[in-house]
Amino acid sequence: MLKHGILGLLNYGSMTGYDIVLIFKDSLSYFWHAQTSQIYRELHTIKKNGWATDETIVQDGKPDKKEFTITEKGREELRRWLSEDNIGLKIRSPLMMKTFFRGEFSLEENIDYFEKLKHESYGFAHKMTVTPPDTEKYVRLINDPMKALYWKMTIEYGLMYSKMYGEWLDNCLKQMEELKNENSDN
Amino acid sequence: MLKHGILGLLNYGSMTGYDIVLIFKDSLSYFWHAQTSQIYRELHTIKKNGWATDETIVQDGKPDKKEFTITEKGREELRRWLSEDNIGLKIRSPLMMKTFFRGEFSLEENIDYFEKLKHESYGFAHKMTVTPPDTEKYVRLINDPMKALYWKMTIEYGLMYSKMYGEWLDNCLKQMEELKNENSDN
DNA sequence: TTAATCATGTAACACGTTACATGATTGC
DNA sequence: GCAATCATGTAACGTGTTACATGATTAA
Repeated sequence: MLKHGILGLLNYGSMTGYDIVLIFKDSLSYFWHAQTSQIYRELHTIKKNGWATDETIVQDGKPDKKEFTITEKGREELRRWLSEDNIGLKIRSPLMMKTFFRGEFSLEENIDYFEKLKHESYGFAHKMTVTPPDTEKYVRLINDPMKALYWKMTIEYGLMYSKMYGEWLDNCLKQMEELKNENSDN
Repeated sequence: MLKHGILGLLNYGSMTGYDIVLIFKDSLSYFWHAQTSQIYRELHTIKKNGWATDETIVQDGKPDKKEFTITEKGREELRRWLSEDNIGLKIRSPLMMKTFFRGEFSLEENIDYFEKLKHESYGFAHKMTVTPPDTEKYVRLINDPMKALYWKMTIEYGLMYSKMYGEWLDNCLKQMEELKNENSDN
C-alpha cells in the first residue's frame, strides 16, 4: 500500500526520498502515517521492481541527493493497483479493541479515559478544520484541477470522520455519566 | 494489539484457539480482522511470555483441543495495556490512499468506482443495522452488565461510522456528477 | 552555541498475509 | 457422496516499528 502511495507521488514528478518523507508528514498524515526508514526501504523495492530509476545529484553546501523518476512499468503498476477490486474491508481499529475491554476498569476511571480521548481528538479536529491540508499549494504545483477534486474528497472525509468521532465520544461520556448517577442514587 | 485482544478474551474464561478464531469472525469482525494462522501464532507467544497456560483435552469423536487459561501475569499485562497512554494516532486508511490518486482515471470511471464502493458499503451497513453483533449472548455468558456497556459502545461506533461513510460516498458522487454535467454543457 | 533542516540509511524485531497441510465427524 | 464443522498448525513473505548512525549548513 505504501509502495503504491509513493508511486502515486512519483507520478506527479521526480523527487527524492526526503521530499516524500516531508509530503507524508505535512500533507498526507491525516490519512497515512509512514516512517522515514520505511519510505527508504520501499524506494529500494520500487527500484528493484523496475518501477522507478534513480539519479544521484551532487549539491554543494548540502548533502548529495537521490532523485527517483517513475518508469512506464511503474505507471502501469500504479494504474493496476488503482483498478484492483480492493474491497473486502479488513478493518483493524486499535481504538475499538481497547474500548471493548474497558469493563476491566471502574466507571470513574473510564470517564477520565474518555475525557482524555476527547481532549486529544480536539487536536486532530482543530488541525482539520482550522488549518486543513493546503491543497492549493499542490493545485498550483501540479496544475490539474481534476486531481484536486480527489484530494478535497480525502480532506472532507477527514472532517466528517473527526466530527463523527467527537459525537461518539460525547455519546459514550453521556452514557457513563448517567450510569454513574444511577449508581450514586441508590 | 491482537495479542492483547486475545488476552482480553481469555480473561472472560478459558478457551481454545478455535474458540477465539470464531469469536473474532462472528462477533469482533466489525472492528478487527484476524487470520487463523495469526491467532495460533500469538497464542504461542502468549504462552511463552507466561501470560497463559495451556492444557490438552482429549475428546472422542472430535480432535484433541488445547485450552488456554490466563495467568495472573497475563491479567497484569492486560491491565497494563489498557492503561497505556496510547494515543498518537497512527492513521492508515487504504481507502483514502486510493481516493487521493483517483485523478489518474476519468470522471466516468471514478463514478463507477464510487457506485461500487457504495454498493459494497451497504453490505456492512446492513449487517450493522439489521443484524448487529449479538451482545446479549455474551451478556448472558459473562453476566456482567458493566462490561456490556463497552461492547455496546463499539457497536454504536460501527453504526455511526457506516452512516458517515455512506454520506461521504453520496457527497463524492454528487460532486462528480455535477462536474460531469458542467463538462457536457459546454 | 545550539537546534533545526537537509539527506541518507541499516538492523532487528513485531505483526499481518497467503498458501498449504491434515484428518475425523456430522448434516444435507 | 460431498460440504461443512471441528481443531490444529507451518513456511515464506510483506509490511510496520524502534532504535541507531552520520554529518554538513543555517537560523535563532
